[in-house]
Amino acid sequence: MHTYEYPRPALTVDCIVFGLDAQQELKVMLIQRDIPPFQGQWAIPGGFVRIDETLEAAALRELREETGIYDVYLEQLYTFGDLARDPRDRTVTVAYYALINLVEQKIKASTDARDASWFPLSKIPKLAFDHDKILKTAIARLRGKIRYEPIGFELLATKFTLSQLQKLYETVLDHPLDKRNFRKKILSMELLIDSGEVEQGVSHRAAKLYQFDESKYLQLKQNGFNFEI
Amino acid sequence: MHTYEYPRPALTVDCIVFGLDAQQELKVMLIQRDIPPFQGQWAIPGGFVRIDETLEAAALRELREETGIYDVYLEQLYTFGDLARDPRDRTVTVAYYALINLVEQKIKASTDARDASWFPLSKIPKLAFDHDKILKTAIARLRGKIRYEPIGFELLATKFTLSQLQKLYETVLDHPLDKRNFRKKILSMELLIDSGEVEQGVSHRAAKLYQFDESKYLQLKQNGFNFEI
DNA sequence: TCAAAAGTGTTTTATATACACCCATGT
DNA sequence: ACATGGGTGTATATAAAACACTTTTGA
Repeated sequence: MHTYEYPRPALTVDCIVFGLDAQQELKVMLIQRDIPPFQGQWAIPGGFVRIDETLEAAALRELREETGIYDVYLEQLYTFGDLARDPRDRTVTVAYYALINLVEQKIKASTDARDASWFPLSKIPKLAFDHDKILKTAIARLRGKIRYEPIGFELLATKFTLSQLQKLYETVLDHPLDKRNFRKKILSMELLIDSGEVEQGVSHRAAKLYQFDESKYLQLKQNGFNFEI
Repeated sequence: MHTYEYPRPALTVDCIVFGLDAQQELKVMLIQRDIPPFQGQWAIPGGFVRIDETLEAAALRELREETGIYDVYLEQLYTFGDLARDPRDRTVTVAYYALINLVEQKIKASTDARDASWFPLSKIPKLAFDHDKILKTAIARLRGKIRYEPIGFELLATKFTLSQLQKLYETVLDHPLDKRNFRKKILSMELLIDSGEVEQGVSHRAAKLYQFDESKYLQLKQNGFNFEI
């Protein structure tokens, strides 16, 4: 490692925000760019990493500034450094992805005079920069990870029904699951706490509400337990 | 995203190089630093990302310059951006890891007046910067990934015995495996080609040499096949 | 002939899959 | 009473785990 000064690439963070809405639909937050390049096109939220903040702090700050999101599951995804990904300047971006529940966390629809909105995964427009590639990477990560880490619960409300959990897995994995087998498997892990409550305002038999027992999971994990659906 | 110019963090790449030697021992390449900071301490190879090269190109260039390694399996690991990881300057590093076979690829023992050598995983000295943390992350990744992607073959010679393959898995996963069950499982995937040859120069029954059928694997993978040990 | 590792099958156990009906609730 | 999703168990098939002896080769 040398101390000789080369010109430095610009360094940004970008964040794919996945949100699950009241209809159990999985969406991604996009922001319409109001300045060139890619003016008018949709992009994922992000911005420059400041000299005195960590990467994760930068991602959290951008999320807060651009979307009003603060308490959120956040994980580093991948770092993208192709030469032409930003036409203005050589820019390397550290991409993160975030998972939130859209019912419990009310998000600003629009911020800082920018148009921010939620797009279902099936209706994503062409994105600015290499953000298509970043989104594709994030979807692949979510799909892979939800099967062996309990990150799905980050998308659900604190209390959820087994059907909601199953539907989430079906959406993310993109294939149907057998109801009885799914319940058998998830309940046999003994990581769900029966809250004693049931869902409200449905015109049929109300389902039990469960909570994920995170502290029990962390304990089991230390002893070599592997969450797996 | 703004065009206003903030001061930029320095951007480097660092690379954990795992190598498997003739004794089937897993080792990591370290370089002794000849300048401050951390002068005299061991570190993983790395250096600055140039303005006109991609991250992967930078990692490959550093590997070539510092260790003479060129044809190598390389994968991005994680990006580390803690504020104090380099005492001179704010430096963000994109870490990669590489897998090579030390018998087939002869590596310079020492380069550029630097002292480079191979350390068994059990005898790693205290490393410069946050390189301990990077190494720990790389080991965890290797351990996790070898179970569901056929990356172990990158560490073995082109032709290898089933015992060598098993021993590699035992080393990386750090627990013993049953010989008959291991063979049954790996052979049932039908991804190993019997080369017709046997190992040479052993003072006992010579084992068959196999090759990994990568093109068949890539085909199967496209059709949804999952490699798993 | 001895030492050292290669090679080989079967039984048992655990896990995954397939599958259909009654229940509770609100309209 | 009807429509809607909630909730439940068993039988079968598949995969994982446990386990020990014979074979080959060079020294």
